[in-house]
Amino acid sequence: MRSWNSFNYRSLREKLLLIYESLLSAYGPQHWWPGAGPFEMIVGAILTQRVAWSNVEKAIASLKEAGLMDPQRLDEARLPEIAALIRSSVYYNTKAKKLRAFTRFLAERYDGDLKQLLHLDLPSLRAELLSIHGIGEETADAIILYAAGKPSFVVDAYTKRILSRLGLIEEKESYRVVRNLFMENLPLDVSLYNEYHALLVRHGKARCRSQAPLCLGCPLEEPCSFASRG
DNA sequence: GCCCAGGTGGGTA
DNA sequence: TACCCACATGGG
Repeated sequence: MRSWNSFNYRSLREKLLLIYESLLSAYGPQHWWPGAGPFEMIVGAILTQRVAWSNVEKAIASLKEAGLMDPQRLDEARLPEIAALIRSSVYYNTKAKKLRAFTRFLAERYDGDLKQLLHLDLPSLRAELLSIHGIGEETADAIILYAAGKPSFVVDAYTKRILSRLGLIEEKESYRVVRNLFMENLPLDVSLYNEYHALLVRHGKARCRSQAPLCLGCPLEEPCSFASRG
């Protein structure tokens, strides 16, 4: 295990690896999206936008129960029906349209064949996903990483908050810059990106809520690692 | 009753 | 580019 000693003098790569190792040591593997197929992961990635995962679980269960966890069936379902099923995911009307936008895109451009889409090379897949209404950078990268199994780092609000408190980025740094920070300093490794993102969310939920300065001094002012404290 | 959770798109200046 | 707003449930 690397040490937090002289954190400021370490290379970016060492800093990022140290943060990762500390999080993994504190929380253990997060096992995100175990057992879910690619389509369910994509649905989950859209439904979880700006919402706690607990809200999404019910929505996914409802879609499954209604037999709609399938690109073609979901594409044929009526929007009000979809909205009613995903009600717990908060912005249900908006998200029903987003799900429909994805299934329409898949039907029209890939004949409904999800495998074909996910087999595109990473830059092409990312560009395709970003062209779909309702899929922004974070959702696109989550789909690429968790559904397609390709190394695209997922940046979210927690990632920015934690990195800015560690002094690695400005608080309002752009998505692109933060993503590049990880991808240019860490190996292009799907398992690493998968776990790293999940751990940042785990840590963010536990300790970086709103403006609470819980992480501010954590690794920089005391050798506490990321383990729970007070 | 209040706050906020794994964003995105559209509008305005 | 940079900001503001709508979206609109459920758990603590």
